[in-house]
Amino acid sequence: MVVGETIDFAVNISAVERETGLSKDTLRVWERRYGFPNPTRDANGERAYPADQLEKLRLIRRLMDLGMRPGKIVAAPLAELEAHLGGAHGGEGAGDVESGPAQEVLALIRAHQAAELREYLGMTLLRMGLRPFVTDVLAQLNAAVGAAWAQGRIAIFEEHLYTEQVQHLLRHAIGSMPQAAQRPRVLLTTLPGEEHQLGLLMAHACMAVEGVQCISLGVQTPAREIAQAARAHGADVVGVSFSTAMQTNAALAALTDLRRQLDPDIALWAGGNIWQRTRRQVEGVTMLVSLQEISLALSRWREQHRAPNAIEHSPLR
Amino acid sequence: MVVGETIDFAVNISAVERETGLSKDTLRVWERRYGFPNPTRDANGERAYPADQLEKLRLIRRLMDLGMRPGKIVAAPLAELEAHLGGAHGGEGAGDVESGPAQEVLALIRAHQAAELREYLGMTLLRMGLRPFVTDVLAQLNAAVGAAWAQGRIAIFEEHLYTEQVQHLLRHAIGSMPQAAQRPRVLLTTLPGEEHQLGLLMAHACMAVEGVQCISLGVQTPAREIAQAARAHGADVVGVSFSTAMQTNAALAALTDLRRQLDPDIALWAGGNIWQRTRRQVEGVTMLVSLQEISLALSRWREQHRAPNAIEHSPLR
DNA sequence: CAACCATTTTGTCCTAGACAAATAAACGTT
DNA sequence: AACGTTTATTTGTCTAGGACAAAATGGTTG
Repeated sequence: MVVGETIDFAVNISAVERETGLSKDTLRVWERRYGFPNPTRDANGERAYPADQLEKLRLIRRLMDLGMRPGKIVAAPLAELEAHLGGAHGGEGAGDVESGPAQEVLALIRAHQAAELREYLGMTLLRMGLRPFVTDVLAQLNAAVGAAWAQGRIAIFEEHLYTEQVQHLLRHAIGSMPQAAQRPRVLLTTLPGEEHQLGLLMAHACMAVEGVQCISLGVQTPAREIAQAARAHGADVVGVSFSTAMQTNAALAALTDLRRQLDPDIALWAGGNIWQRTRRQVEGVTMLVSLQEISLALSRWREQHRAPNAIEHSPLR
Repeated sequence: MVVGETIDFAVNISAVERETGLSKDTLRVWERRYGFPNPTRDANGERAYPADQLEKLRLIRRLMDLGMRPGKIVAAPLAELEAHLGGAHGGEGAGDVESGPAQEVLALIRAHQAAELREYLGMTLLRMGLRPFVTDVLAQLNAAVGAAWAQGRIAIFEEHLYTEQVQHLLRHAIGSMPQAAQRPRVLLTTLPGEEHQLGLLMAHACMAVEGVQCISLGVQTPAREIAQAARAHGADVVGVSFSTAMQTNAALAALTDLRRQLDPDIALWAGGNIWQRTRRQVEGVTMLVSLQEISLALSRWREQHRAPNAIEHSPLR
């Protein structure tokens, strides 16, 4: 209320890349092809993107994450895009995401009740049990919070607060479980460029309740390091997670590269609802769109690795 | 062992960017200026980097993190670079960081004993108590692990494993403490570009044991959002942490910006051993080089805010 | 309805020059 | 000898418009 009011600050291209996740090359080629963005130039002749264009780019990015194509939306007027977003929750499976817990949690977030939010989440976790809490409640909450953020109904710092509380809760829950000894042994991490931890923690929780030995390396491990780590830890499976913040192309390229470097007998599972956006597959990679698929993939793996082991062992005894 | 033996695979420029963290522009300009890297070209005329050049680039990157400059090392032969690395542990302040716990922990890390590492750390924490564990043991361990990584004595994935275990431990400890109700109320986060969480968690732990109300927003909160969050949560102090991975200038610029946007009556504390590198100060920002200084800063704050409160209250009763 | 082929869309890569910010070196002052 | 200021060098990022391969779309045929 005092000073320092932000009056239409213009930012350079690398800031836009950082904020929107659109590469510099893409931003330049859109300007050439569609006439948008249309940045002014600073004293040095370099692009300076005004705040409103950055905002529109964020919106475009959000719509592309929902499956729209640049040619249709980049040149379109702002009002049209906002209309798209309003009716964007696709006709089918969406339903009413902001029902029950989501509504309550969003209210707590908006009221900045950190302690109460944590308590509410913790109680729900205890009541439901870890697995349904993660696969049903958290999955739905994340979608609701993400949507609310994209539509500007909650601020970034409010989203951060939510994420932080959930992280604390999940880590606490995971840490309280005894270290499992069953196979498979799974190495969890994300590839460079993917800095979101939440998906990883949720996968960790889902696997831990199934008695899987999980080893997490946190975020942004280079492909070669993952391959080395998998060898060093004798992992059966490597699990990497992707958030919607990541570009689909970049994710696929990174996955292909990782698959090439990884020992062929180690399975590679890639999770995240990023795969809703494309039908493309990478050979030798199991793509898991939802958390439920984790237990399917697990039982499939155990099925495949049960028989050979039994055969190997019994005749030798 | 079947097929796909990795025989000198050549990778494209975006893979090199992903693996080394060197931007495409930088890779191209090095080629022009120093003659290295010197990638072959594929059928399409695009750069294809052989495995050995990628390896040398990784080494160069490590040396640059130790403070060397591209002009001196990019064109140098491989043998010379490896020699640099051997004698890189600076002559003075180093001392014997690898004593006691550090030695033991490094051994566990190198042996990939995740469970044992966690147990060892957990036991040490219980034996010493949270505060000395964080301010003494962890601080020393971080330095030792950082040094070992820079010298190539442990791999990136091993460093990741260590960080992950410590994070789990700290979050568990913090989550187990009752929510304090005392002043000050502190908002903790990092600024964009600083993605390391560990320093933040250590500060959180140190403050929590002193009965401070801590609210953490996780990493990379934009300055404007921090200012909003501080207002929304009625914070008395904003704490941001910086790791040595961050450029000193970028850190100072970001801090100045944050101070400008923050309400003047909210204190701003900036922690991290990054401040060892410079003597420059930012007006209105308290710089904390070590974790010990946190309790000093706290008692100073409480001292300053005790008297006015007491005076205000007593005459009215 | 599925599988194929042609067409359009789209992201990434290319070259080579330019410049400002960061850093080191040189110099003068206390 | 330690510190502050100016000058020189180093270094990363930006720009332009062209090119092309891979992906998605639309149409046609079995």
